Amino acid sequence: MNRDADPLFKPLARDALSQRIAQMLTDAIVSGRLKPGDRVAESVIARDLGVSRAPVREAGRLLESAGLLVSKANRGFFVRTIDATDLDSLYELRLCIEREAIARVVREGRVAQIMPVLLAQIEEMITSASENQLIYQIGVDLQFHRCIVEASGNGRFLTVFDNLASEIQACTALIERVFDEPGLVARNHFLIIEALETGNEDRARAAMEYHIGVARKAVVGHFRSLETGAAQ
Amino acid sequence: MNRDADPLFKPLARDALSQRIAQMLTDAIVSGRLKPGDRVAESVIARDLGVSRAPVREAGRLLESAGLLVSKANRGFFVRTIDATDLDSLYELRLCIEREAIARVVREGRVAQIMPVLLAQIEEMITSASENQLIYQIGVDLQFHRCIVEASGNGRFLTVFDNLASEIQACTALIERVFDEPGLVARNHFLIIEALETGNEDRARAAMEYHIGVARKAVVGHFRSLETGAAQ
DNA sequence: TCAAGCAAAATTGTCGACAGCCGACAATCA
DNA sequence: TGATTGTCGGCTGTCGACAATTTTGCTTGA
Repeated sequence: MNRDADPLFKPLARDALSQRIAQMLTDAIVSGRLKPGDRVAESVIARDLGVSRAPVREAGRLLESAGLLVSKANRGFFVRTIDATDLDSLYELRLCIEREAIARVVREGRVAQIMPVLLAQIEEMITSASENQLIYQIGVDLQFHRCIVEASGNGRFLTVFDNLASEIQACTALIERVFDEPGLVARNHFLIIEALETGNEDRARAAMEYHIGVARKAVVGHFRSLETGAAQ
Repeated sequence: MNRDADPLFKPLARDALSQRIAQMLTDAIVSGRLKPGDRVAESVIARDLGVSRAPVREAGRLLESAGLLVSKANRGFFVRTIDATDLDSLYELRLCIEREAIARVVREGRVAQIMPVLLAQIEEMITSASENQLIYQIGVDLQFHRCIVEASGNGRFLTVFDNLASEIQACTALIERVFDEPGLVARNHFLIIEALETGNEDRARAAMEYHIGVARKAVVGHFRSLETGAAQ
């Protein structure tokens, strides 16, 4: 009779333990409490949390495949270090994905569908920028881009993007202040909105390329200066 | 040949367990001995191999992040099923990566450096095609493309490609014979060689786009016909 | 003082065990 | 007969334990 037309109860999340541990570690990394190169000993984490090492290990593997951790044989996990060159490669990959994604969004006529969400997120970015919540602002920024990638309809794009995003968030969280003028990032997103409104695939591509290019130059440049500055 | 030059005494005896199990499972999947949807119970594998479940579990997680397996909560691992739409997304992602990769190879003047290897691999493809070793031929094909991606100098491209490649290999291994004329694939690669020789970035991009497009149409088309044919 | 060597501590890789969860089948009821 | 409920076997999630390896810190000798 009345099938699951409206799921009264959502399936509750199981496997919560390793998932929750992974989320915890992710938060610690993207917020900068765990810094690149830091050791993440599964036995220590397990002791602290009062659980066995197995779920911690699972969480570590999860974050390893997400690119936040690396593991060395018999040495355990370490927060992934990333240099400017690698970061540049990351942004180049991101560009490839997002450029095609936004083109697909336009091509398949999904612009109107996501526009309200995009505008709301820009609003959120402006608010959090004025309140100086940099890490949160970066999160919203990435959510904005994720929306576009998701709407592209290519699930593989989304998978790669999600992996990218966590790494980029972790890196940018290390930077105190990239953009001197608060709210600049938020307003830069309007260029993408405008391009989307034209409904022109190539313009959308170009807008995304420009947009990501700006961030790429800023973030990678900052990292490169950090490296040469801290070079011993 | 005598391979004594290689480290006969394995420096990688540790943690090799989960690695070796992962390799074993990978082989089983890409060779088609394990088919999409098949259950991969860690306890069964562990019993068969005479090891505990822990390393099997690790291997499963590894292959999960590589996209060859999926895991369901409390049910364990299953060989990933893939439909034509998803496969098409996969090829679109592959296109994005390889198009930029080959452009970078040209731009950074690495053509001469990899040309001998590429030619040798085409030779190998022709040989194995005539001997009807389809699975091996697909492997060499992917190696050819991997060379280009590796030479691009963008490590992130390579990571994504490696994940892609195992999935594509697993899918194509399911197809008895995509290309009716043996050796056609091999000769198609000469188009890429020619484009590389011109040293023109855009021509290289176009060649790769065409090349992947051909495979994409053939493989995805084949899958789609399988689906509609086997629709229940 | 410092380097080398060695032993203790810490940490990972692997194992077997146990409880809870899932799907399948049998039993019950309308 | 058809649908719901109880039961069972198998499997996963998690745990504590042990062996192998790495790291640490101390001792020793020059």
